[in-house]
Amino acid sequence: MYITLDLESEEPIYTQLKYQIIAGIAKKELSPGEALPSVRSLAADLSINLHTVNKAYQQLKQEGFILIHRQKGVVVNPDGVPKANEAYWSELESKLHPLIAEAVCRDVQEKDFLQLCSRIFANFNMKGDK
Amino acid sequence: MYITLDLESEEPIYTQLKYQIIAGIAKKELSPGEALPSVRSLAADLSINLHTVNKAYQQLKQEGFILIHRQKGVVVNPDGVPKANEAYWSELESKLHPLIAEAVCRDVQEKDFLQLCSRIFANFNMKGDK
DNA sequence: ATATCTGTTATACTATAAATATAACACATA
DNA sequence: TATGTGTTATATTTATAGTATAACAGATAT
Repeated sequence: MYITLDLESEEPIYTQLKYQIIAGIAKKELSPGEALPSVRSLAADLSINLHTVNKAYQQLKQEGFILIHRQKGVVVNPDGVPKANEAYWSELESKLHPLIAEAVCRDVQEKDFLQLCSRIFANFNMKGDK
Repeated sequence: MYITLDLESEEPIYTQLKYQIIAGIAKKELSPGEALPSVRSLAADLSINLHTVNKAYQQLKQEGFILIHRQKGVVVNPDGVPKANEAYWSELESKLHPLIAEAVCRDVQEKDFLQLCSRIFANFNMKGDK
């Protein structure tokens, strides 16, 4: 499970970190119950501050991706990530809305947009990976 | 063409404004060549600062949605919005990636994800609207 | 017992972005 | 000549991101 950060990006570091862990779970590189590095060791590995890692972990916990035991450490949620609910779908829609508005303006065909989505889905679902 | 802002949102005002104009173009509520309000009048209408409107306009100009004539004013790009190019597709993919990663984690089926996209597309393409 | 490792909490500081408030400028036009 | 364009320039306030230290409580291995 490699993590790469772009310190030049406008995307906050803790957000990049959050997403990469989510992507790791999606790709099954991280399994339910699997331990994640401590805030200190991960911060040291990435040469960033402990609090930046902690912020990412706190939000991942808040959203149900991980569990944090005060003394044991951090693990991927053993019960799996909570299934999509109404609030999730509503949020997803509001995130897709601007993307699709711009696509329509740029004359992107629905078919091509959906194809791109399918390709990204396929990328996450291929199980025979490294 | 109504514009509504949520001043409580974490989404910056200029970003909300940008998107609503893009959505207006996508829905054909704004036509190529159509004039947009001046920075001062729109700012006054929305009870926000002139510079906030200007920031949104500058970015919309940068991305090809509108043209700004120094003394005439602001108009929707008469030649239409520039078509999708390689850079656009690459950016779109990087915006979809995190959304689909989370969807996969939450056990969202590809079919359901694509259906939501289709529904949003349909919303922009219905021409008989108000 | 003692040292070490967890996450957690608390301050303090710097840097940057968002938003506002004024003011002035150059240019066109009524 | 006055007014309306966008533009530029400062300055200020507020919030967020990120870093730097330090300390605490609880578990664990030595």
